[in-house]
Amino acid sequence: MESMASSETTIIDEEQVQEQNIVVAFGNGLVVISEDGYKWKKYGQKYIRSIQKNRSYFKCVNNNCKARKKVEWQPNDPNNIDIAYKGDHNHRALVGRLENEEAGIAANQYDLATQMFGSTRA
DNA sequence: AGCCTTTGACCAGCG
DNA sequence: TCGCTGGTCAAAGGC
Repeated sequence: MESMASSETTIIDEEQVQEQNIVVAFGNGLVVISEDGYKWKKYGQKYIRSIQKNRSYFKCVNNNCKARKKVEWQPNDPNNIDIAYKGDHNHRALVGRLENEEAGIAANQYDLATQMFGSTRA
């Protein structure tokens, strides 16, 4: 474990990134999930004791692309999510996915949210 | 039938 | 030198 702020590590807040936020109903509240148009593959999830948060690890599906994405949220407050992007994409985003399937994404995100927050395991 | 998520275990760095 | 924590991988299962 090291300091999260490394010279090569770029931690960007959700609001600072040009992305499309989709708000979906989740449980009793609302969840804002950032949809950047890229396709991510989840490769791990862990509970970080130092910050008492769950962290999901996502990786860009492209072989050339080493971009990574980390999503953190407190087990007690799934509504508040922190997203950290690390690295850059070597290719263009899947734009078609944003404009044509926006509604579909919202539905998907809702499902994803259910899965993400539903399977919180230490 | 294929894609994607899940989960446990392994590895590495630091104190 | 050992233990702890964080990060990553791979196999299996689910949708």
